[in-house]
Amino acid sequence: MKKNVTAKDIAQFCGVSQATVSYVINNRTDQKISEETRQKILDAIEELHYYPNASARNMRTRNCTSIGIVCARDYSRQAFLNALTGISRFLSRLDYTITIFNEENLRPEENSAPQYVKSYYSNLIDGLIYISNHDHLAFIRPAVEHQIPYVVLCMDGVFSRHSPTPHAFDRVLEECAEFCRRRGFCDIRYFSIDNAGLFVNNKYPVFREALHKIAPDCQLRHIICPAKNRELAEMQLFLADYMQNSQFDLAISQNYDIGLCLQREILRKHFSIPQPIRNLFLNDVNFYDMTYPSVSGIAIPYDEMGEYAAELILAILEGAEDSFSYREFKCHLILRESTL
Amino acid sequence: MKKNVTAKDIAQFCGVSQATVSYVINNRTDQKISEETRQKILDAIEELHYYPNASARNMRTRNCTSIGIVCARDYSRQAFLNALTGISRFLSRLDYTITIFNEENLRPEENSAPQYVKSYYSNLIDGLIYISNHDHLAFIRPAVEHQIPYVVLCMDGVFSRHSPTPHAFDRVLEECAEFCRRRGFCDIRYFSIDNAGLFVNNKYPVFREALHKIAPDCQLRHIICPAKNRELAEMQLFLADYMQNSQFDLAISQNYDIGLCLQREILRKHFSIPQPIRNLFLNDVNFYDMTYPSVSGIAIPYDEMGEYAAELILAILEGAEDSFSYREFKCHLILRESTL
DNA sequence: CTGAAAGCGCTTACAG
DNA sequence: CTGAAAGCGCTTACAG
Repeated sequence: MKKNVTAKDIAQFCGVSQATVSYVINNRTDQKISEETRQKILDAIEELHYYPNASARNMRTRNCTSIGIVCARDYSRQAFLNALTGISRFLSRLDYTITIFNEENLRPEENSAPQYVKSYYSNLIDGLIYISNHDHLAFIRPAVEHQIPYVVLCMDGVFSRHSPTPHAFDRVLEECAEFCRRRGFCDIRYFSIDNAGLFVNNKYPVFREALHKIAPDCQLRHIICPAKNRELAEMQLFLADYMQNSQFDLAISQNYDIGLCLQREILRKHFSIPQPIRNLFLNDVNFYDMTYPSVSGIAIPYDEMGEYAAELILAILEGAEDSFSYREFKCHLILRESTL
Repeated sequence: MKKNVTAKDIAQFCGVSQATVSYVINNRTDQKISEETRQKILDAIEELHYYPNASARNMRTRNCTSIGIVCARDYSRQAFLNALTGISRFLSRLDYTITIFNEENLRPEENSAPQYVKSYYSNLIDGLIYISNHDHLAFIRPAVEHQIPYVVLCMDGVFSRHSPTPHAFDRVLEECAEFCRRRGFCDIRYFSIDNAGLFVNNKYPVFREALHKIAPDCQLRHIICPAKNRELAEMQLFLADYMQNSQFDLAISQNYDIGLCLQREILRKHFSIPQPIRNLFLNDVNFYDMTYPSVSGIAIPYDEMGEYAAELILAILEGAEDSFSYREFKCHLILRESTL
């Protein structure tokens, strides 16, 4: 059993009231406490190893001091971890706790609300950070319906219900289109995964538009690779078959798994740098610069986005979003050996 | 402001006492409640959207219904995520919450206890799951000192204070040694990262012993690659230099970053499959089978380990470890193109 | 079977 | 400047 030193103990020990102890703990400037009393209480806290009971405090203040994180099922684990790092850095400074919700645990048979809705009503979390992938609206619907404060983090940046829509990734797609123009890539194939009808993270329409504007002579084709549950074997089979008789300038994909499968087929046919078919991953993955050939990709500041998302959700919770200054993020195209 | 339906509201609505509501909510079998009353209460809960306040309950029962996860700084992100998946699957079924502690947030200047210790005393977490790397003892010291219930998850499996020490990874290292013997690899180099004095996840001694026993004729050398903060450039420089004039049979490494850098140097010199120098990563990483050449490695059941770790910590918290049946895990050597 | 009441450990008006 | 007291929303002996 844990020992249980309470504020009452501290008060008795110091010969003051519990209220005074509470004021000191919370650094209340609206209450005047003599420096002597303050120090005495602080010393007692130290000496008796007093830690305020969070449940009691939360109950009284009707806070939870915890933010929920819910990550889209198909989101890149990389993105999740990087965002988590930033979120955690910000929140732990303020003694906020992070509660992880695993969407995989959703039992779809039951058409019930996700677990985090229940957690919100049970006063376990004050608000949500969604790490979202493509269909943001469908993803955040439970929060909207139940009026749960939320913030969304995605490849384009971070947004709330009132903030402007971010476009960091859309911007970098223009940079990619410009790159194609400059390099004279005329025949481009864009590979997407069709996970049983779900097009994970599909930026094809945005890219097509950018390319059409910036390099109108470029030919672009959308190749859809079936891969139920992201099954590697299925992807490999499809790509091996497709690549057998295909020749083009540049392969583009959005996920490291299909990107690596493509890379495999390209190199297997004829290993060389520059590659016979160039390859560009539209994502940020940690091993891009370590493989051989190293792979061109996008740098996405997920870590900073996470920190900012945490800051924003807290502002919303404090009702201070009005005076919050929104921030845009920047993604960068990073060229490596796969597009030499 | 959130709406606040309380047990009292339900009681009034149904014309029963709060106690009865509480009994129904908690499925107390030691209290006899008429089926009629029970149903009436359940309906009211549904209708009024009542969710019990977790803080109030936790305060009363002196529980937290939350488990803290603390992950070693240098641990593979892969391992962390896979373990997290399993942990989350188990805990969310029991309405336990997961609280993530980020060791990076530790400010080492302050020689104070880690944040999770404070969280434990503040009744935010009931216990800890450590995801540990190499020096388990140093890592878990705060839990031992402060008598916080804990469980450790590592490459070898899962263990508690009272459980036997697991050896899943040690076992698979013997499998690797046996593989070396069978293939007649006589000149093996084992590459470790020296991160400013910290040897991340170093299994060299165990492997050496296994090799000595199983393939005594094999020559093994330990190559230590300096890489402060896992700086890629530093690693690359060292390896490029080292590999220039080196010839041997098999490269072994434990981390995907140094493993890929090695792979790079090997292939850069002469790309071929079979590789002029074989390469084996002693770890489990998601893209092993997607690169070209695909990379031989170890399958580690982190997901299952996580589920089991969650089960074990709950047993410990309930004081039921005595009757808990400990489980061993198995790792597997997976051979791919890099060792053809 | 059910209800009145105490108490978990805080914070916060309010009175002095 | 400080203290007595109410109350946050539960659970749990205890009495009936």
